[in-house]
Amino acid sequence: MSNTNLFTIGQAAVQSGVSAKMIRHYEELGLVKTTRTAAGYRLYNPQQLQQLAFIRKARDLGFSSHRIKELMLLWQNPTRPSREVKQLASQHLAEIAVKISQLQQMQQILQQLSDACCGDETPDCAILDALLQPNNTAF
Amino acid sequence: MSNTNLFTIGQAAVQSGVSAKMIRHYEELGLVKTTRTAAGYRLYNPQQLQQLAFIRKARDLGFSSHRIKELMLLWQNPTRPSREVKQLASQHLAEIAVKISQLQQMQQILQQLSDACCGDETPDCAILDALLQPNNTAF
DNA sequence: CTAAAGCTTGCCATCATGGTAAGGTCAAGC
DNA sequence: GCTTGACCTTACCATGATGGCAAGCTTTAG
Repeated sequence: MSNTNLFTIGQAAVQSGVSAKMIRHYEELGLVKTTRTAAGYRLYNPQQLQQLAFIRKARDLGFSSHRIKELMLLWQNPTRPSREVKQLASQHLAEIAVKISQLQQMQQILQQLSDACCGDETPDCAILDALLQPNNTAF
Repeated sequence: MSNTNLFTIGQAAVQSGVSAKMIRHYEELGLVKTTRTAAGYRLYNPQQLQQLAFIRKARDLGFSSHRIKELMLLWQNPTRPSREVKQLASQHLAEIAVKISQLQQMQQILQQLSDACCGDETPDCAILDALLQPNNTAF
């Protein structure tokens, strides 16, 4: 336990930037395995810490747990074609682009409505008016 | 029941564009009340249909159920200051802006990595390399 | 009258994340 | 050696928006 190369889940959490809660969650999803002490405590070696850090970075890029798992499998596979990694990235990039444009749509419409609302003490409001319009075509 | 002004939940769903499931959900959250037949079937009058359509449009603009509820309260309040409506919109716009910029951050970084990955049959991959870098500062 | 379509409630699932509770373990100090 | 506090374990609940399914009741069309 005083092995300087093995860390408890709390230490691993600090080092990797992934909460202990999420480490257990990723383990359940099959992303990171771990060894246990006789008492059942999880222990992480440097390689597993690296896996956690990998997860952390992929998560920061918005990858889903599922895609992170696929990325890790490719990473572990020395004969991977980088084409497959790039393809995962492309799929994720496509999803990001969709989300961004949906948000920009909302932003644009709502900004227009907000600009048209005088925002004073009177009850007249262009925003509410728009939400009441029976035009189905979503603005 | 054949009253042309009253609609069952299925009909209300079609007319408002909100699924029956979600109509019940919004009812549970206190957004839309309804009358019931003796047998317990929900019935919607034109005013309630309008509320559902309102919800639908607000949802399309990305408002959370909670904010939609606030919007509806303001709508129902004839002495509302439009300032309050505009404020809700502004808060939502701010959240949208945050989400957009987070996504753009991810997009930018990931696009760079993707561009740097040759994406061929060799295992070398700039994306995996980046996920393995021990730099904490998130790219 | 019967069958189909539609309604009811309740429970489960997603996805990422956090909280809490009840209980076991380990390390440090007396 | 025993107590205490910090840390670990599992299991369950919650979020928010949405869908699915199942068992059972109602209405409607034929």
